[in-house]
Amino acid sequence: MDEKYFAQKIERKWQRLWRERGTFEAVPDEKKPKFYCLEMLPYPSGKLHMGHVRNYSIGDALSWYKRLQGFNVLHPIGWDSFGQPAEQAAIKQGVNPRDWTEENIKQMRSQLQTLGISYDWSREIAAHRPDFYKFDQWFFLKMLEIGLAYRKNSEVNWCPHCETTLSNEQASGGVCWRCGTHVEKQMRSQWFLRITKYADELLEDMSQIEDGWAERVLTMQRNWIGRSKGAYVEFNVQNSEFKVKVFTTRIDTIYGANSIVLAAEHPFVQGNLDEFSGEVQDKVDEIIAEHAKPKDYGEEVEKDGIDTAMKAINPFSGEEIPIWIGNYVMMGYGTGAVMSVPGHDERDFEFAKKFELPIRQVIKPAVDAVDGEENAPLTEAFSEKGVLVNSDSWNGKTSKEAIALMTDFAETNGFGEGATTYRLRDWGISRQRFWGAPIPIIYCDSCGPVPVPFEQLPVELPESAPFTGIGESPLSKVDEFVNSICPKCEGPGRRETDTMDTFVDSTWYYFRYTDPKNTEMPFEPKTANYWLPVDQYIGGIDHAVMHLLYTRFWTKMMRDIGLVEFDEPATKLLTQGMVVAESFYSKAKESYVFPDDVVIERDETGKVLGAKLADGSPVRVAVEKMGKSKLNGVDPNDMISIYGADAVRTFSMFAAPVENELVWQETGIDGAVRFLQRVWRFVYKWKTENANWTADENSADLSKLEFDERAKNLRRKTHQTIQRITENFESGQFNTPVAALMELSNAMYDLKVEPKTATEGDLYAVREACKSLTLMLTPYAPHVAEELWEAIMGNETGILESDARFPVSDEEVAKEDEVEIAVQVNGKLRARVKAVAEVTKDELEQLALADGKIQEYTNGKEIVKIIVVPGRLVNIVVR
RNA sequence: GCCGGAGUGGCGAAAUUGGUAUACGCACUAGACUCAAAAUCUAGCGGGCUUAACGCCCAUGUCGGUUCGAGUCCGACCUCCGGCACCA
Repeated sequence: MDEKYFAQKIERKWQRLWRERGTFEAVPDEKKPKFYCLEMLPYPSGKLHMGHVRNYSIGDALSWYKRLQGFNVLHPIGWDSFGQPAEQAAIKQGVNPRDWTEENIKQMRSQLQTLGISYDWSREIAAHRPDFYKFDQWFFLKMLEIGLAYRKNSEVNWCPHCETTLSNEQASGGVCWRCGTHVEKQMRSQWFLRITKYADELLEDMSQIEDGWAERVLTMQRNWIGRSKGAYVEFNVQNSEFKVKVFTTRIDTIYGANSIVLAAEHPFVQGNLDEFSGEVQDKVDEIIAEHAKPKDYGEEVEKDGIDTAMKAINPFSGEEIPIWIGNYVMMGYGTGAVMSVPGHDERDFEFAKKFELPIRQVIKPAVDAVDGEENAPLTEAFSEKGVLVNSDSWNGKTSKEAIALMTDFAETNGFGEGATTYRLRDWGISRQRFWGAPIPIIYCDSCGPVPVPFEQLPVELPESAPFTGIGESPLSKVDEFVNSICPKCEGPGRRETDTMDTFVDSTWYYFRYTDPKNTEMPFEPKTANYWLPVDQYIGGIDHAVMHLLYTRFWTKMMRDIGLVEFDEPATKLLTQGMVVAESFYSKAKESYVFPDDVVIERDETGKVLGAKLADGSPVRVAVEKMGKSKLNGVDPNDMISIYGADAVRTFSMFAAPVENELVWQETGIDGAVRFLQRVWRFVYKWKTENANWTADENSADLSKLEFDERAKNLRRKTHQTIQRITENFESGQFNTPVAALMELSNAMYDLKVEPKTATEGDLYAVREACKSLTLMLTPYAPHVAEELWEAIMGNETGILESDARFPVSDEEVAKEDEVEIAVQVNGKLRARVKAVAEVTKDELEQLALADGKIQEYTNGKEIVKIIVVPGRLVNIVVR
């Protein structure tokens, strides 16, 4: 052990030793409880950013903690290495995407190793390698077999910037998830995965994970799936054999329907265009054009529509009502047709007002309205449930009863049925890209689309392709790839040139970690069932819907084909907050400026008054996502080489709870460095100045040791700290343990015993504190911890090889023998009294009443009651 | 609009789940050491009042409520963040 803490030196040393010893390689072991700790796999951009550092620091802390608790921990890493940036690099720089990707992986791997994350590198995987994507294709063929994969010509989301189709999830909010461009609609034939088959299960199985997943994630998924229960009702069209089917969640309001409103894209409209007037045809065109236009978020569009002059018959009342076309009815939801009930739906109300259509009240509030109000014209839609009025024989029924009875009635009479609709759509996975897993299909003129036989997998990507950035996917221009033989008739065939959405790779990559070298199967079910489900998954909230929904679906699919035995892939999910930093914008220069060029002005309390440039011009300070253009990005490599990986990791865990946004401030990290140095100096001093330092403490008889007050206090603090930190880790709190460790190290300094003159008791207490502190520090700063461990124990065994365990607190030692009790009068703190820990309630009461200060407040007053909370406080209520 | 989450010092944040609010760290101030600086150590650090040692009052977004006692529970409101959205 050196006198000075030199981070880089010991970090390199332990990273080498861990690698040589295979310290983190995981082997299934039925005798040990398993723990699968997983962080979302990175895209190999070539550069680690602070978000990665935070993500992996959290996972690593938990992995170390669990290892020290005796768990068999699997902590793997891999690369989400298919995707757009590699293809962009090919287009712009003329490099081969494969070489570009491999080079990036190499760089990022070395950066991760510099950070000292305890991965089992022997299980590393990469999505772009044929041994991995072979099984993307394998899964696709399986799903084709059981009807979960299918091809369909339909309107799909198209990102004009990325020039590819997108799934609904990736086009959420009408913009491309990757570049933010407004998506367009395009007719295209593409492959879909039938995720909708699992819609109900995806909702209902949330009960299995609701304890471990953040509520907001489940809410987002629930909203996204968007299940609503209601009924289909068919309206006959007058003088026509057509029927119009509507979906409604409020069949109880059907007597209030004043019209049927159709989407402009509705087949009934499109099929009867010729029969409509020119005016109607123009309106239809206008609405369709308007729908295709990009809309701003939150933008309200004015209701518009037109009467088709056709009539529909209300199957309940027999009433004849007009059929309209309305811009507010969407073809993509329900049936693309609604019954308009202006009295009880806000949108219908607005529509009816605009076109002066009749508004009828058919539901009244369950609690009787004020006299006369029932017949007064509605000034707004009453969209709550209530009691039916103006509805023939249904009058007087509650909405709830009526919904059930009227649905039955419609069913019995053949003009409707109960139904559930979803917002969720099947997952379109075709992408017009080169750098992805080829979809294993061959198109044959006589046999149609034919799946590639399993034995012929993988369908490998060609070495290269012409990357021009224009026209169709580069794959379609590689003749050797495209030209093929039909597996069925052996005639000429053309390969599918679309590749799979890269989200396919990330749906199941972490199953592959359990058996990464398997060439026959994606993984051995037995092995996967040992390690999975994931015990803790850690990643960004941005994947709340896309990745996390897909992977839940995939798990259920794998269960159904017999690969796994559980329903949900991860029992706990932690969504970490973003790492952000202060950015500085100069109005005078109309650009962001480097933090180093900014002078911060403060008052004497340290409050920031403002920021200026050297020339005095003001600078706006904001906390924003890190980015190149904002000049506020922080390079983890720089941080590590300045402060060391341990300090960077400790600070990133200490500065904020993991779910919160983390504001990266370089001054903050100094605190972490100081803390590590303090611990280091303490151990160094004792090790070098106390001759008995590394003697085996087991040879000392604990019962014969004498501890004076100071040593006792230190031991108490040590054991209390163990208690606190264990509780924190168990509840997923990672910032407060660092604070607790700092407190413990402060207590060690407070001992003020010189190593040279220490008694045996002192030495024991100090060694106990040092050992405990070191082991509890391991999850945050494993390199320093290993080095300290070596110094404390006096040998060269690593922490895990030494069979060390996370310290366990001794309750007897942790217990305070004297407690401070707060004494309140009428709930206000008036005094503090000291008492032995075992003090009884009565004694406490007497003690409190005897206090001079308290007597001042109670003199001459009547004591109403006294509340005693053992070990905490006494509250005297006086009048 | 609907759903979810959050508001605590100059800042990041703690608070055993209803029991001494502001732990720990950053920043700041003063002192020690030093020729000096850095580093380190020591002390102070929510606001106001006070006769300044003792002590009092007010403070966890706002206003109410429950309770002996509320940052924590309940009701209403304000603000911010996130998600979804003519979803029928």
